[in-house]
Amino acid sequence: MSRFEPREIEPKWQTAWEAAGTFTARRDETRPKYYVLEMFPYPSGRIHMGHVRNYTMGDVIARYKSSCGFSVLHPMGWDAFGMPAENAAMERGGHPKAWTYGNIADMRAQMKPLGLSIDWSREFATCDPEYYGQQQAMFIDMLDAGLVYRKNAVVNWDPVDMTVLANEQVEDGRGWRSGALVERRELTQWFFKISDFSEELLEALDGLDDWPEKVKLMQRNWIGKSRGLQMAFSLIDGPGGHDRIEVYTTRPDTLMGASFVGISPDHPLAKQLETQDEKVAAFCAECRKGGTTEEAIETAEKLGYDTGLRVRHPFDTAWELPVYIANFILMDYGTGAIFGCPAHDQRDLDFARKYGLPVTDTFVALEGGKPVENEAFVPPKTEKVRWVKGFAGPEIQTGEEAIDAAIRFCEENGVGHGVTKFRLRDWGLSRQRYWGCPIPVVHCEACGVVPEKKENLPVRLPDDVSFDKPGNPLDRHPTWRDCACPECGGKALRETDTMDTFVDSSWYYARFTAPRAATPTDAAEVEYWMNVDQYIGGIEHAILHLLYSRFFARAMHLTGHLPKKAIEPFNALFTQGMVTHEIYLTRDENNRPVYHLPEDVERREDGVCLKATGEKVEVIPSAKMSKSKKNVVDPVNIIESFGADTARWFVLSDSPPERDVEWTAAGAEAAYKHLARVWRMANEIAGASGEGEGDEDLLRAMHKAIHDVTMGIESFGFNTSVAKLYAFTNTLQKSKAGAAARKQAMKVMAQLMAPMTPHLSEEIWALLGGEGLVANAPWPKADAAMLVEDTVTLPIQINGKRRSEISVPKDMPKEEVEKLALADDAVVKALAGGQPKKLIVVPGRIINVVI
RNA sequence: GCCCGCGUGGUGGAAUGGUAGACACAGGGGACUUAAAAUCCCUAGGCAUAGCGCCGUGCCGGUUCGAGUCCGGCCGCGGGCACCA
Repeated sequence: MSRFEPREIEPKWQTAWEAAGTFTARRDETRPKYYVLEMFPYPSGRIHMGHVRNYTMGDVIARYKSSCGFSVLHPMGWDAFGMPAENAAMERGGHPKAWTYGNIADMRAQMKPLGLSIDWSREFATCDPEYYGQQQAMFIDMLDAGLVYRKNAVVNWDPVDMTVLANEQVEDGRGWRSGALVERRELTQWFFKISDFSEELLEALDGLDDWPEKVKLMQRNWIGKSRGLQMAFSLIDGPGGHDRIEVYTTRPDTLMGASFVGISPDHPLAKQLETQDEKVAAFCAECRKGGTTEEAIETAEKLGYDTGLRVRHPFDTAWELPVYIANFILMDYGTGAIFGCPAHDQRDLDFARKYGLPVTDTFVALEGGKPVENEAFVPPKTEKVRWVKGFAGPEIQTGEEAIDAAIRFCEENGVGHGVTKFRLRDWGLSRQRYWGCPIPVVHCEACGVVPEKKENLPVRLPDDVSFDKPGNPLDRHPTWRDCACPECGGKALRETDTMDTFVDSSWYYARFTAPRAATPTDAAEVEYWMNVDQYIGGIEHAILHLLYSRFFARAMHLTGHLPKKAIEPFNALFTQGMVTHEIYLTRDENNRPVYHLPEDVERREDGVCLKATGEKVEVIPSAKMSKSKKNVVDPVNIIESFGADTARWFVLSDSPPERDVEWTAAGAEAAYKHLARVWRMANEIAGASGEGEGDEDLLRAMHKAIHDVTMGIESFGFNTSVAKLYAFTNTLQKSKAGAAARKQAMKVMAQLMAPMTPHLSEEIWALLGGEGLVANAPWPKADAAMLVEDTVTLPIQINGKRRSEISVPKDMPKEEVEKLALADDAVVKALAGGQPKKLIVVPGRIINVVI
């Protein structure tokens, strides 16, 4: 018998699949379709274990569904625009295009040996002009449909490099290259009107039954529907025609506890004061320092500036409140102005204590209610509390009831009106960068902003650009901007903003259904293939990518590019965990960590050492694989030494798919050993002959395995499927059954393993004389009659603790079971002649005797 | 700071509210071998132990005949926070 040689069998079967066109997706109206999609990768140049895990999971589903008779679409492409290509060009010279396409070629070459059942004929990259040209066509349609507009918005501005920075490029409030303090600056930007769909995107979440609850919850909170009161405080002696401040509050019930009014530094009133008062200007400038992220704003020290202006309380004209400019109030949300009620909001309380403002309780706990000191009293809105400064509704009511009553009261008395607001902001898609999809509009002095004619698409990126200076190369290109106005034919300039890469990834799933179509989509193809039946990707995309895709599908429907049924493009979503690894480090003379690759390290009896020098290394618990920590395992090395099936088997085993999996060398070796064992077993069984004992038992185990493995795959419990396959292997190995039964069992084993270890399975299938390719064989069905056990073992608990067990026929009536249980030695002893207080018999499960 | 998850032996993990630790890794013991590798078999949560037993799913409390699972509070770790993809 020869050895298990993945290096020989894997390329052999990959060639066979390719020759047979096994994975080419075919639109076959006579069969049900199944569309499996994994989030496509950014072409960094190297695949990593996270990719292997992600794509293997999708591959298991794709191969399994194919065996179940579905016409499967399982495509692959590249999310190819983005900053890293420009960074590479800046750091190492070269061109983003060459870098990106080079990386794609490298990664494709690394992925192919995995033996994924991908229809490579549909491959595309988002930086292909054929793709982004169609995206530009849709942009124009959406512009016509009123789904796109321009407005001012803030960006991170690096005042030294004179360029816009991504949030990632801001470190501790400073530009990553210049080190300059970043400022928030306003620019005119393009926006998608996603906020028009706030209600719709929120409500439609309820229909996404096969999405994880946590993702739906995150999206709900992100959209952030709230009902509140919009009202005005009248301003005393306001400057420049400002006679009122509109505020929005979700807690109008606390209006009697108000102690100040706060406005955003970007509020029109603040801007007015800025022009009149140097101190205000200095304060507002201070507020604009730092990055634009919500995190930066929320964690910054809360600062306020007393404008000296006063407003009147709407219920008492003698009651005046100070007006502060505060750095934590966002102009984007609500009206850009609030009233602060320190007793019931921690941030307002901190602010009030800092600036010596009054703290007035409006409600207290029903029992033991104490006045607020340094901790705001913020009970759940569903909890009943006692109002000590209420103005609407009964003295004792919940926050919810009080809010409703307050809104009603205010409306009746002409103080504001109830409004519904959403946290979701419009999607700013402008990027002041080169390596992205050009926004296909031109700026004409006569006609203004005009969309490019569709026949002139794609608006291509110019190749002759340089990255020696910061900023957008499109801006400083000598000729690219020059064009003729599509309307008047006069001289015009192209828009130099490109699109956010989230636009690229918001419709690629639709393009895969007809990747070469001359229009963005093909009606017949999207009708057949949409929706994506199973989408798989990282939890880090739970909000933005998935929400944008849901919006984009709706926008594509409104512009005629997708059918109504596809407005929720992903029927089922699965979010997989990361691949992690231990981190190895030594210390340099300054005690700074020096990281080491796993392959440079070995385990010895006395600990973990460097292979080269024997120096001891510190081992830090597993973390996400990252280049900087050097805790990376290159899939290419694993495939070369153990084969793709081993890598696939390992990433599926042990950890549940939604959780992180820790890569260990020992685990990979164990996976290889197991596959080699299965291979040897298949060879032995292929040569076996004659009768044996226990055929029935083996076939029962086989049907159990079919049932369990199938359930595992159906429920994304690949690790439990793998465990069942281990168990079935153990059973088969120990079985003394006859050759025919063992051959049958082994063939089923090959089929059950085929989605996970397709190459080995083909080899075994062929060895045992299976017909055709196992990839084309129908999925085995478990015989229900073979799954039924005749007797069951019932544990007996006494007061909830397991003390004994009895074996009874499966269908024994409850009364009989009770009698047997009461006759059990342990029970008799525990009862000591007395009667049980309670006797619980759960048929087929458990008996509990309460004494 | 805000939103969302996760936490079970030495390790990865299993477990429709019903026998906690399936399956595997590392470990221990044995078989085979001149020897090693490979392979095969046995063992294995902790404490105590001849045995009976007691404790145990991050911590504290609750619901239940029964809680890893449900509820409340804490601690720790991870993801997201709108220009990383």
